[in-house]
Amino acid sequence: MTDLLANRDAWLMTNCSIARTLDVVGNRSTLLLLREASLGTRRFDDFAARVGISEPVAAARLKQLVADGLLERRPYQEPGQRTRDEYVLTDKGAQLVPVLVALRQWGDTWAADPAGPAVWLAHHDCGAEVHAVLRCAAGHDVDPDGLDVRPGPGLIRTNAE
Amino acid sequence: MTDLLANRDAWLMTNCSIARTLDVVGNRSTLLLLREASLGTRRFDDFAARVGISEPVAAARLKQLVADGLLERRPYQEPGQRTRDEYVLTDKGAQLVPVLVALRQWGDTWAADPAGPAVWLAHHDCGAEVHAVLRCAAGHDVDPDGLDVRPGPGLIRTNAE
DNA sequence: CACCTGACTTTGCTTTCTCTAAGTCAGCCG
DNA sequence: CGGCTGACTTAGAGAAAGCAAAGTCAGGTG
Repeated sequence: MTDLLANRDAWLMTNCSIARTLDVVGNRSTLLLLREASLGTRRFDDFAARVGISEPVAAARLKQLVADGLLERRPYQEPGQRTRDEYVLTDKGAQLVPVLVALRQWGDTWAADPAGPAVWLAHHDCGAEVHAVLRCAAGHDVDPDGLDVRPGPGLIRTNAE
Repeated sequence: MTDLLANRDAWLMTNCSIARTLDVVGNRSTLLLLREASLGTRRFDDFAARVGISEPVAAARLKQLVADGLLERRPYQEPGQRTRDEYVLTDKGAQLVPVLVALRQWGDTWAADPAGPAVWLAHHDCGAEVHAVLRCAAGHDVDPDGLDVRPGPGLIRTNAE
């Protein structure tokens, strides 16, 4: 990260996309519920139990996730069972999977049990391990310190020079 | 995400790397402080002001981030100024940048101001826009729904069959 | 048609987070 | 050597998030 830092005082980050994303998924239980949804959990009780949160919290978070459009609630029926509702990831929710993968790989590296991580992610088509990586539009791999911050159209500047 | 779902009830996710990561950075202010650190902010007051949190909170979170090894606190001196401490990302902290990039790009897509995002990230070497993408060890690009979950060495199974 | 189960909701309480306002402390500046 | 500034800390209070325990409700089973 280089350059433009001198002007950062003149910027108001009221339109920061990270902050806006965190307004939606910025707490532990929400992200863990999305983890479960991405792993295929669909039923209310399973969400609560697997995430390790109480039912009232699970109900509130799931409701919010549906309201935000990350999960869709839809009826389903197992053979011989009555109809129920299940929660499934929408496309909008699925696009948070890279966040989950990046969180997982940081934990694998820096916070895993000595025995190793509990699970790992394989590419469905070829079986190789999957990682979140940074890549530029020109196709280069990018290091975390190889990023430049550039002002975008939604940037609000203060009236300071 | 396919397969192995039938057995998920038999797994205890006590060693989930996502949960462990969220134990460290699982709240809004911590992630926003890391955003600032990754953008080059170094001084206490700037962190508090740019993230939009109060000084007591900034002090507590920064202290924790140093304790967790994501930031390093070290003395520095600007010419004609007295010595001070600055906070800079460690390697451990920098490895969370993909998480921040992934959060940013989700916000750019789903929660940006109509005018567009406030900033965008360019590859320092070539200027092209940078994204977080999923890629497998064999070099394939992976879709969010092209992931398989596989049990790892640290997985704890219950004694249920 | 009484019962059971899955899926929540309600209640009451505790913990955590965050804020404002004020206080502290250490160095260079004059 | 007194004041100013940057960098925090302390104190007090309100809001938000979480938990446990109990209650509700609807549909399928017997």
